[in-house]
This record gives sequence, C-alpha cells and structure tokens, in this order.
Amino acid sequence: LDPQLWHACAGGMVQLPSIGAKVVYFPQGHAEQASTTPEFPTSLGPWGTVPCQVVSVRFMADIETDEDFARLRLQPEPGSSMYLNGRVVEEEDMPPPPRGRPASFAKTLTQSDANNGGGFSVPRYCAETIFPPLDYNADPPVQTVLAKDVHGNVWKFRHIYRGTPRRHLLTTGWSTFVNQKRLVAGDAIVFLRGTSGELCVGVRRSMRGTAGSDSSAWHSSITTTS
Amino acid sequence: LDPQLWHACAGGMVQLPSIGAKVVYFPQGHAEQASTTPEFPTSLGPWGTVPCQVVSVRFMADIETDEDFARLRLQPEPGSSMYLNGRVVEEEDMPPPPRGRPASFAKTLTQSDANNGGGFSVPRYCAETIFPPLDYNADPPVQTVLAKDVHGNVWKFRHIYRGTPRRHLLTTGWSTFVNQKRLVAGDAIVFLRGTSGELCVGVRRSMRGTAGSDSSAWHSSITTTS
DNA sequence: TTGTCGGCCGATCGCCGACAA
DNA sequence: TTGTCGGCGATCGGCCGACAA
Repeated sequence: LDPQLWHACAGGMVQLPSIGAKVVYFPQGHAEQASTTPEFPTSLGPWGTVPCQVVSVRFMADIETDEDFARLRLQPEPGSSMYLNGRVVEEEDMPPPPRGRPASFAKTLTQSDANNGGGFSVPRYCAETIFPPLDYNADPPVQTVLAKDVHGNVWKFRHIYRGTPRRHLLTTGWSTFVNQKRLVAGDAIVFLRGTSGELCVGVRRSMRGTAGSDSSAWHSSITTTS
Repeated sequence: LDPQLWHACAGGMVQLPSIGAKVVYFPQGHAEQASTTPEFPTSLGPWGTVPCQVVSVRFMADIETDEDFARLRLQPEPGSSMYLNGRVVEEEDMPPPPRGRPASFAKTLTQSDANNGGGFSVPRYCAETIFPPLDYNADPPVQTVLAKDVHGNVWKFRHIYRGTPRRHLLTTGWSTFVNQKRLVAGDAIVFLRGTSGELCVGVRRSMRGTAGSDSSAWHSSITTTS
C-alpha cells in the first residue's frame, strides 16, 4: 500500500515512528481491546511498559471500510525483561519518508455531495492541481478521470466543467463510488497525485457512527521515546 | 417453531424419530463435519456406533437462510459403553404428531416468479385451498394476504385474480419477499394453513449453489433401529 | 391451467443551470 | 467559489393482458 496515499488518508495528525526508532509499548493498551483479560508476565517495566525498537512498519487498510491502520513489529530491548533474542527481522522495502508531500487534496462531503442524485462538487484547487489537465476549449470541457483506491481498484468518474458560474463536477460514476464505499455527509474524500503521476483516491470516515463496531476504535498503544 | 411448518418446508422425504425412539448414533458422521479430527473412545459399538434413545427433538431454522434443521438430544443406552447415568432430561412440549397433514402447498419458483418486475403465479389449488377465501364478486377480486414465516415475521402480499384467462397472482409485496429471502428460480416456496387457521410461508432452497458454505451440507448421523 | 412476453405507467435516478451564501 | 434547490429527461420497477404451451 502506497505510504503517500496512506498518510493522505490518515491526515496530518498521524505520525508513525520510523524503523529503528526507540518506542515504549503499553500492553495495557492492547489488553483493553481484548475480549478476555490476558495474563501478563509479572516483571515488566514501569507502569507495565516494554521498551522496544521498531523493526518493521506496514501500511494497511481495512478491506471493508478502507480504514487506514499500520502494523508495527517491535523488538524488545536487550535490557528489558521481555527480551527474547537478537534474531534479525526482515525490513520492509519502504521509500524514504518523502520530504515534500505529494500533491493531495481532502474535502469533507457535503449533503449535496453525499445525496443520491447529486454529483460531487470539485473544489477548483483540487481540479486544477490534482486532476489531469482539462481541455477548456471543448464545449463543455469534459474528461474521464481514473483513480485508484487503497486496494488497487480503479474508479472511473466523469469530470465536467459547466454551469453558470462555471464549476468542476464529478457526475457519472460518483454515486456508484458513494454507494460502494458507503460514504455519508461528513466523511472525507482524498485525491492524491502520486510521484508516478497516477491519480489515487481514498476515504476518511467521520468519527460518529461505527464506535463499538468490529474493526474500529483502535487507539495507539505506542509512545515514541525522546 | 411450528412442527407443521417445519415439516412442510423440509419436505416429505424427511422423517424424524419420535421421543423415546431407539436410534443408533454415528459419531463418524459428525466428525466429518468438524474442522479438526476429534478423538473417540476406543470401545464403541459395531462400526463405532452408539445405541441411544431420543430424549428431545427441537425444530429449528437458520436465522439467515430459513434453512430447516432439527436438534435431537440423545441418551446413550444403559448397555452401551457411552452410558453416563440415568438422569431425567426435559421433554419439549410438542403436540402429538399430526395424523392428517395440515393443508400445505409447495411450488418451485419459475424464472417469471423470481424475476424482478414479475409477480408470483399462484397455482389455483393453492389459492383455493390454502389462501383465505377471495370475494369473486369484486372486480377485480383482490385481497391482502398475510403470512408468517419461521421466525414469526409477517409478510404482506397483494393477492389478485385477473387476466384472460383468469389466474391468481401475488403482486405488491412479492418482490420484497424475494429480495429479502434471496430467492432464485429453482428455490421453492411453501404455503401452509395451520390448525389455528393462520397462514404460514416457508422457503426451501435448491441444492446447487451454497455447497461449501457455512450452514449448509449437514447430513444426518442418525439411523432409526427396527 | 400457468409460464413468458411486450406494453405501459409511475417512481426514482441523476444531469442540468439558477441562484445565493 | 461552491452548496443547495427545482426542473426534467432517461431509466427502471412493477402491474397488466395477450398468447401459447
């Protein structure tokens, strides 16, 4: 999964430790998610913590909801009571953290965007900087836009520039996308132009609703050490 | 669950032993359904069987597919190696097996029945003997038919007698039923008039399709002794 | 008697510009 | 610049009798 798209969907508040970073693992954070209370070794660190080192980071997304999450593999530090052995673990081939962020744009869906029968009102900035260039000499200016989601599925949208005053809209293909992704007003959509030039699309769901559901409500159990 | 509706859905080929009947249990039959191979006591009866007596029979239906099944509680016979003790087990309050079968009718759905946009062509015999009496003086003769499924849910159908030549049809409400129950051509529908006079409806799905699925492909592991 | 078909009518979907925030 | 609305044309669901198996 493309780390750029992952970060664009996760939002600017989300920061992940790099490979090799020293972190502190709170088993209690995971235990609160478990259905049965697990047993912990008695001698842990202060407040039941485990000093660790990040050995791998995987960017993933829920197959159902597209919800972003990351799987971090941790190696307990030699000094800790949880230290197992010094075996070498595989590192994922991950591009160096991009300095200049790729061109991306996020918009929270309005009622008109989410309503069936409506299209998607594309903010001008998004259409002009993220979407493929549109031939404004045509009447009306129209093109087909292809965008790949986190699973690699390609979605097809009709992008038209029309109305008085003129505005950018996604029409045909949009309602299918909304229905398949089960988007509602308040959810956000992310468009991103990758370094390879291809257009990607992601979703970020609003908080209300799925609390108590299966795959939601995960909170980080890791804190980065200074 | 009404035993009459259960038998109507299961079909005439299905016979269940009565309470108190002597049966032979084949653990191997169940073992083939298990994900892991279970361990059996070494000294079973011939071919690994267990002589038993039926102590309870429960008529049940899958909450998702309406598929009929029965739960039989067995007591190993005192002579068998599996005999545990002589404790009394509860008997379900079950009406005595009805001698004269209640009025019921089953029809395999045609393409026209299962197609969206189509209604359900009611065989004359079913309409005249199972459905509530229709006022043929009205023009057209129309009534609302209510039928209860295995879960107690009530379904509403518009029953009309029309066309040239005249025939009985279910129109409004039918497509909703087909969609909710996910019926396709080849599946069967059962109408039954219970002894209390109320109309019931059940489904019997065709064999092809769900093989390999979760709740299907159960075969009996019990044989009645002579 | 009843399965399938085409006709037809109404409901819904979805594209459009008008307007105003 | 863009969110919402009413209009309206295309499509679809679904009720109908005709016809034939």
